[in-house]
Amino acid sequence: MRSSRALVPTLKEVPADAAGPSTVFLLRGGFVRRVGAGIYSFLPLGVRVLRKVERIVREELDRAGALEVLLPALLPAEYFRETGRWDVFGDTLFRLHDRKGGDYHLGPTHEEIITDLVRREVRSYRDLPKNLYQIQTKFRDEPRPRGGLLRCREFSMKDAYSFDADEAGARQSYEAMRAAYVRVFDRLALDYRMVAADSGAMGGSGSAEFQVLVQTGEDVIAACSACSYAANLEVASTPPAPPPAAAGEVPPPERVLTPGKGSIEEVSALLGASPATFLKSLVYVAGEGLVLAVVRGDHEVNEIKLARALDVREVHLASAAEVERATGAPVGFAGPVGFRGRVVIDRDAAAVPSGITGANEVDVHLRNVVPGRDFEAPVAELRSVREGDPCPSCGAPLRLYRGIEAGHIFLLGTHYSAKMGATYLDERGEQHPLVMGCYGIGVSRLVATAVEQAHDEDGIRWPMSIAPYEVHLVQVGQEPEVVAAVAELEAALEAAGVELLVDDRDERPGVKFKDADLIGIPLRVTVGRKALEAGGVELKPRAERDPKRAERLPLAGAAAAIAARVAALRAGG
RNA sequence: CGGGGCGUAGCGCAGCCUGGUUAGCGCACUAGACUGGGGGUCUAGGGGUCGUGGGUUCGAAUCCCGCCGCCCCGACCA
Repeated sequence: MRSSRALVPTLKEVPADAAGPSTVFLLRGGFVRRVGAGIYSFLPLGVRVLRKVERIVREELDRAGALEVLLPALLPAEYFRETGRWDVFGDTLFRLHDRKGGDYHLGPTHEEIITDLVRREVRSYRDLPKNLYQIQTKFRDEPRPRGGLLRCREFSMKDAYSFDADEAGARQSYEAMRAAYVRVFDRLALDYRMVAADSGAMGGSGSAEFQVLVQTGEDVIAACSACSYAANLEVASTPPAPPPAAAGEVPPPERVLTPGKGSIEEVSALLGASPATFLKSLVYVAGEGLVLAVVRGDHEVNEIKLARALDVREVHLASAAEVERATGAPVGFAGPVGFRGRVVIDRDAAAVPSGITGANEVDVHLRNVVPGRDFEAPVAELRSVREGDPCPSCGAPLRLYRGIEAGHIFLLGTHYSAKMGATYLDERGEQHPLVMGCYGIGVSRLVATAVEQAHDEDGIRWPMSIAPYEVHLVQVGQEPEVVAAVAELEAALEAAGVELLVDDRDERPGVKFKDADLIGIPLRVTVGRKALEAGGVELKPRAERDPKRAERLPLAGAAAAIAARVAALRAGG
């Protein structure tokens, strides 16, 4: 493709609302344009990247035995009503009506639709297992679209659904998908972790997220510095801290005045005590009632773990008014001693030999509080892991990273099939619900994710596997011998099957080089009078920052050498 | 949903507080000249319902009210 005929509208300046490197460079590089909040158009360059991601996903799913289908994006309400998700999805669902007033929505995910397809077409164990996937546009009215392409209201997603006769089969399907996902993410040249995740209210028995490690990620993941343990912070675990040295005989609790000092930081400064000796007490709304959750002063409550410990769906912090009603004191002075209501305590907090905590009285704290002696509470793991906490499987320090969830694999069990009557007959003619799994990859999100991970201050550095073109042939100058050399190279490279963008615009060299760096095609070949006089053309990988370190290739053998380099990079070199 | 902010040329912004010629600047765009290996210089141009509806006023981009859209932080997020 020649730039003179292409549509690659690069920008010097960035739209003010662009957040994060992926949005900035995809907009500036002419890959995408914003149409509305969380809604983007893909321009020719962006489409090429998107298609390459799709191709890799297709190849690996096909290799794993999955079958591609295409389900509609426009859906009648009846399917989601059948599983109750018409209500559960709430405002996240884009709803619309047809001319007759019927309820419709745009598909945010397709479990119901695929389950309906399979319950009609699959009757016998002989038809199993099946794994069906599609690459489809999904619609979710996100409460807050953000991060450009990272969280959109319309986005492209690959979703696959497996159907098996039993748990063991489903587990096999799940493992096959896990392996396929590893291949996909490896081919995309992403730095990622497969992490244990919260399986949430879906009731699944297995779940893993593919988290791409980037600074701007929305999720926090904990990964072991030594072994392969990795988990979303929501579920990451660590063994109980070793109990501190015994404090000997602890005197009875003592009231201390802490006027106006409600935070751990303030009170620890006032009393000259370490935050680790505090019993931080937070009032949560859990289901119907209020619960006091106690963690060490230097720890943070993990709401997912708390909800699990209490066996409720979710918890949230109580309002200031609720706190005051529950404790009789303003926020900052809650404590487990004398608290009228349910209390739970984290393992590490329960091991504090002599703690400081709120007295449920304004401007008063208690010291010398001994869990178990001065109050009783069930002990559970309630806190989030911190950087450096020991790994639950090997004990080495955990490291914390930010990540973007780009893939999720999930064993669903019979959640949908049972509700929707998707059953098969076994060898003995008995009817059983199909055992399902679902597997998503955020295709358009991956485009942005790759940029988040592969860029420098000048622009994108695409990996060869998803670069919009493989070689950027930059013509410098309009001299006849330059034009001829470019044409010759172009023909030879295209004949060799190299995907080529030829910058033949009548622009100054600086403009072309800046654009080339911005667009980020992995290899740049410069043809100009200077280079020709010096005996050939220049080859420079995008990753090489110093233009002086470009390689000189004699024009005669240049095409073959460049094609060989492309082949090496395609192979992951 | 709570808090904060922004809507002025394709993009980035100034002007608004303190109302008053023809609404400016940079980039981009068009034409020409020079220039020619890291976003060059000069000259001449084109391009605006100042988000929208109402109000105040002799007069509104500017003041007031409503609405819409968008961004950021938080809540939420199969």
